[in-house]
Amino acid sequence: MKLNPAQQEAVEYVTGPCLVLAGAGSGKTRVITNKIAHLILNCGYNARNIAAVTFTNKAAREMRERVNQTLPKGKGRGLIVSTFHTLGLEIIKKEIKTLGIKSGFSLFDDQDSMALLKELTEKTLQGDKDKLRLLQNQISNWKNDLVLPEQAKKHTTNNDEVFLAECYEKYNRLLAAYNAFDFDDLILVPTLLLKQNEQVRDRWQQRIRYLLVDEYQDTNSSQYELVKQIVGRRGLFTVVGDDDQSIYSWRGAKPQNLVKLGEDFTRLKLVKLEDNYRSCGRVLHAANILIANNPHVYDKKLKSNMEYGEILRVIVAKNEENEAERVVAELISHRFMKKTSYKDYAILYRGNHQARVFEKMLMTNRIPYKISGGQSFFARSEIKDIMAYLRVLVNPDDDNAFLRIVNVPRREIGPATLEKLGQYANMRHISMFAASFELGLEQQLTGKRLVNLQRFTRWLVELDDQSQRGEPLEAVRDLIKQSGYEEWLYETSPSGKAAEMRMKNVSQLFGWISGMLKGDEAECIEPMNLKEVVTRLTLREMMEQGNDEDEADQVQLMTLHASKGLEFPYVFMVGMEEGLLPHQTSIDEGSDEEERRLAYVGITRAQHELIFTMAKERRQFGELIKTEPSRFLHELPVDDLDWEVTKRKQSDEQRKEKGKAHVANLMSMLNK
DNA sequence: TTTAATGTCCTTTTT
DNA sequence: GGACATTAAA
Repeated sequence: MKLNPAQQEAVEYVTGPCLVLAGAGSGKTRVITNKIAHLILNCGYNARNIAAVTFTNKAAREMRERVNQTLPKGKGRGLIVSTFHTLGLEIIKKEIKTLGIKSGFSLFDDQDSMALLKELTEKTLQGDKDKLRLLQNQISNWKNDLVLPEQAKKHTTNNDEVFLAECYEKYNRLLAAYNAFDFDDLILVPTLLLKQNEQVRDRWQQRIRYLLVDEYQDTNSSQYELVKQIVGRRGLFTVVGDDDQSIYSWRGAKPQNLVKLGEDFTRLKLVKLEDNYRSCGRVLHAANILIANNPHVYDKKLKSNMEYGEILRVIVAKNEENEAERVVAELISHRFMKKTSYKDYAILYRGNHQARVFEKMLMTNRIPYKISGGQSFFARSEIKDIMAYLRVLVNPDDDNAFLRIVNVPRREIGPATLEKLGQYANMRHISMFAASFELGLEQQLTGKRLVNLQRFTRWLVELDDQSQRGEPLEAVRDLIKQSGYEEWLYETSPSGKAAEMRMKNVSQLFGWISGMLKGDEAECIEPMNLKEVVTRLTLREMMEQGNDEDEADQVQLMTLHASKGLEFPYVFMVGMEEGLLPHQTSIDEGSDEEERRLAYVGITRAQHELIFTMAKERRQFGELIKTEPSRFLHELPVDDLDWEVTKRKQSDEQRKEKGKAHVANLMSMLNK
């Protein structure tokens, strides 16, 4: 397919800063990939001097794939396609000497950093969840705004702020002591480095001569600053964004960066993409009407290139279970009649917890499904355990990881022993691991306790030796085997089945590690060392390696946030209720604009048909709550909606039975 | 020191 | 209703 004039214009303007305002489904990824190809094939750029940056790993992966399709083989070698965070990680790794950091640092995810904060505020906040979240949020905001602890302390106006700033300072010091970074550091540290160190800045400006940024409306202040540092005065870059799809302001994204760009780069070229190639007219009409309720900086209206399409249905179910039942029944009969595949359907919801009911219903109907977005895999305790082992192996100073696994499985190293060890380590200003080898420790710990502890740390040293000797894979295998983790799982899990599942997860993790250590020549994936593997896994990159179910025929379940950038022929938007879709917290705060954009994102995912569902009552922490239809449903054009409301309870029951019979009937037909 | 029972929070959204 | 933590008992 040829590019339309606007897309063509966006691709061919390469002599200065360029902002592409790309509505949903207007082919922005096409513009980016074609522009990369244009730069390489027609403008004399070397691929290794171009970087394309996205926000999610999924998007980065997809973009790389599409670039490889567009480009002749081998021409894409050296091209950087990554997330902001991975780019930051690359910069840190390359500049590790300049930064004066030991190699093999740990990466703390949200849970790790929360655990750290909990620890250092034990006496003051005593585990107050609300306050802890506030603190974590504030620290994250500071980091996103490039504010260091010293500056944060200077600008305090009251005691609360002083407290927060002090925690921030302590938190950072603790991170440094563990030789660790958190996610925000991956942007903050490189940005400050580039800003302050001219040599480093030159080096990276030489390396990255043309920068492309996807989903620009999602950048926060430090990310924007990183962009500015990289493009420098040359200002050769393209950013693509859509203020109507800004749904991440809660994590510091500043859609105003779109406006700021015009102020900072006066030569900025603006290209609007308004032709939509994804959705039918009715879907776009609904989306346009809905989003018109929000204020706008740039006016933009999506135009469809397809027929008007089916009416948008609203299914009002009795409760959550019934909602899931109706969706699944609808899906089965629709698939049967239209001869479609499971993967053509997506179920989109506001919060991850909503997935559960649908998962159950799909499972009982033997429908293949895939839940994406939910970081459930890396949140599993067995995975966190193994990851902690690996982190200690790679960075023994990581006391947090050390504490997690020192007694998992049981090694008779109890709290009392660890307390003594911790005190000693603190006194000597060394890590607990290092402290376990010190002679002076013998005064604190008696025979058996010391033996148990040292047996463990010596074992770790052995494994590290093995890994250093060039047998990292064997070391990891031995680690899992010799720790007795599998046996421990079977002892402690509620059932043998559960233990089996958990061990399967461990094996899968091991499989990924093995793949990453070896690399993959066909896929142009370089072999990594163990340190790198561990940091990459914490960034949850390359997870999908080895289980290429890209083409698997599965119904897609995900949050509205996770659906951004994707498209599906048939979409169910479930839980369209006040308090859920405009989320209660946003109602309380009196601003529903971002929630409306979220609804807009969901609607514009649909290509052919879109069905909204809601439950009239919903269980919320054990209590039944009556619900109201989402305000967004009322904002949609009446003529395009078809409400299916069950009026009487009786008919509702009948409908349910009928639905069940229908499903059974269809299933038997399918099985023939 | 480990297990079982009771109690408490909770539900945004993600790198 | 369910994950997770703290408490009570063995």
